[in-house]
Amino acid sequence: MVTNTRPRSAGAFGAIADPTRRAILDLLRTGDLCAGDLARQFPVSRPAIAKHVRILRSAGLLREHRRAQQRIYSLDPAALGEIDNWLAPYRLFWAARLTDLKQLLESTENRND
Amino acid sequence: MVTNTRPRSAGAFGAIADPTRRAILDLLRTGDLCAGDLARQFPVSRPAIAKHVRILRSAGLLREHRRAQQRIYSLDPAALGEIDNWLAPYRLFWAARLTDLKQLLESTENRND
DNA sequence: GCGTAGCGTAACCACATGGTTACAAATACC
DNA sequence: GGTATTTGTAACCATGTGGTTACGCTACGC
Repeated sequence: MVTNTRPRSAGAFGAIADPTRRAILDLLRTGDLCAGDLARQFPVSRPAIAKHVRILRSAGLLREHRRAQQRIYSLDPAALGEIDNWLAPYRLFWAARLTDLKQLLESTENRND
Repeated sequence: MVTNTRPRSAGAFGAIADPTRRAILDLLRTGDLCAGDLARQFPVSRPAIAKHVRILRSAGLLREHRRAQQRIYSLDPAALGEIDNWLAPYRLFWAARLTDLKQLLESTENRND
């Protein structure tokens, strides 16, 4: 019996379920942004973005630090590891991708040291 | 402007957002199951599972074939590639962080003992 | 000190979502 | 053919979710 204590405070899986939140993460990948600049990238209101940011933060995907009145948000993708881990056994199914990943990691190592 | 045509028919990201649906996929990873056997693994009603299965199927993650009155469900994890692809650039990110962390840890070890 | 810029929160609303029970359809069994 | 088994669908309900507008707080500029 898979007794399923539903966490109801989403976590990473819930956080990336929404396309707007994924777009926020994608944007932040290119550099930090303050709340206003972030919100200006989307066709929805600033409070709506604030709520998404709140969810992303509670999922541990965003860090916030303040500069003057601004709140600067930066990516903290470590929490995506949960998803990556869950995905891992399925990745066996499409083994061809594994070599891609290996190459990716190798090139990263090269770039990084 | 990230103009965000919300698909509202979930897709893989929405499909794996629910813990029950992830558990269904995990179960199916060990072998095919008919609807009844599947439902018996969970503390919710059979129709609830049927709805989850429907969502997983429309996300392309499950295949169904019939045997007598039974519907046998089998995993088709190819659609998880969408998630894997989205995750890829972040994997770079935390690979970079990991080496940063490694360096940090090494220098800390040196300082610390 | 005072106006203004930047931003989160509260209150509210429409609708999606996950669950339930009741029912109907298809297939095996005798 | 009649009955039991297996299963999806319909109808309904409570709650979650993403959006809005209105408001309040904090920090700079002068």
